[in-house]
Amino acid sequence: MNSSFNIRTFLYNFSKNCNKVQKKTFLKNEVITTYIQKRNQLCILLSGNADLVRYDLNGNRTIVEHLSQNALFGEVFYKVTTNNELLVESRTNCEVLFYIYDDIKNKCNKSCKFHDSLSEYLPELILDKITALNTRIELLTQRTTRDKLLMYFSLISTRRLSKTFELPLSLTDLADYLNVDRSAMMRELKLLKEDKLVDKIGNRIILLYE
Amino acid sequence: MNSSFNIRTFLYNFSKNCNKVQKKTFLKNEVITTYIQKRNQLCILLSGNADLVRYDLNGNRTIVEHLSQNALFGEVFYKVTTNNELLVESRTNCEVLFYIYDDIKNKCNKSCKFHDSLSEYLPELILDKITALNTRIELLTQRTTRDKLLMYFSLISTRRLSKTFELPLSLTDLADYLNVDRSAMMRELKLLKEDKLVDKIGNRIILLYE
DNA sequence: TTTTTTCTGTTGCAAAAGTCACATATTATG
DNA sequence: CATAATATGTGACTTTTGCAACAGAAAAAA
Repeated sequence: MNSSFNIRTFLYNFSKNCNKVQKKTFLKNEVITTYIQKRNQLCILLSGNADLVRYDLNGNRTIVEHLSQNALFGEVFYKVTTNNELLVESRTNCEVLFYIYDDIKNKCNKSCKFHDSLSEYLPELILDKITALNTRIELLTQRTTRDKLLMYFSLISTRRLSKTFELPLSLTDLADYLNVDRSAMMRELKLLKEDKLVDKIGNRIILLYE
Repeated sequence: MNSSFNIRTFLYNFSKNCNKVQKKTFLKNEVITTYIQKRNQLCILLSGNADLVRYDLNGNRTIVEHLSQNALFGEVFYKVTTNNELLVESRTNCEVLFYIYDDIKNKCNKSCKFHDSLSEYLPELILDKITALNTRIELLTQRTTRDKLLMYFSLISTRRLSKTFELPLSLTDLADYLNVDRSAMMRELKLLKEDKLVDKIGNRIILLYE
């Protein structure tokens, strides 16, 4: 990931030159931001992992999006239409850049290197984001829990170039991510093992088909 | 929607000046494009309505995204990872601009008005797209068919500023869009009527709550 | 280290959703 | 206009999923 490393470095260095941008750091399991209508915040995750999480009125938790290095988030991307709470929570230590979206159009001054490098890299970052959202939709539109699990495993497997890999999420979080009941997911996982399609040793998944 | 009208007009007029862009028109129910890995096509729907549709190996159809005026689509936004077929199908007559994404960075010439107006409007169009995708995810992460229906109705109702509105989709398409079985959805719709939460007269939905 | 908290794995039962099959209505099309 | 094709509406039945509850394992905190 050379290019993504560069993006981080550029934005990180140049953010010091721009007085409209704030950099903050977070420890594991902190609230990075809460989505607020009309504020129009745009954030970049410079390092670490975080989740965009929704809590509905019944207390159900959904992991709307899993965010990793260079991911974009903030309410610029999300019209808050319901009463649900939307939070971004850090999963590891994180570095985050914050600012308000209007600033992108109205540059802070003519020669702000931060804004220059941002406009250079934003298209790339945004395409990555859209691709991630489409992948998420493809996962969610699988009809059954079994299909969701198989597709999720297949995605990770492709990403790691291996039929064997560690799960990057706890099983509880995975259920929230796939939008299924945890115990129903556990049951389906057991059936997948019984059908010899998947094996699971501790945190490690082994795909047995093909 | 003044600004969206302007976007269309600008892109439409300037597209004639740029030899890297193709404009095509389609009748109702034609295939506008098929997603092909690595081609990196980017398309803009100048007018009309279309659906991005996925057919899986079992023949299940999913409406991945509903596209209306100024919507962006094409495989730039979508890493084709599975064997599923992805098609964009016109629902009404459509005008569409096509080109290959590399062209955006490598302008066709220094003073191409099309590329100028595209880079001006692209951020806005892209934010709209991301918002649409997030809305879709919010719909899909509703736990039950009833919740999906209520949320869908509420979205349309907000958009139309009215508790009464015509369904913009056939019920068959709506089921594919909400990713539920059609007859199960019909059953839930009947229950919603019985519970006096929603009424339905022909194609017209009336929200009865609040 | 001990205690507390969270995560994993499992069950029986209830509720929801999918399947199939068919009748009727509506819309296209020759 | 007649006919074909597609969409809507419904019911009986099966499968899948969600819920609640609990025990043991693992991880975090004291």
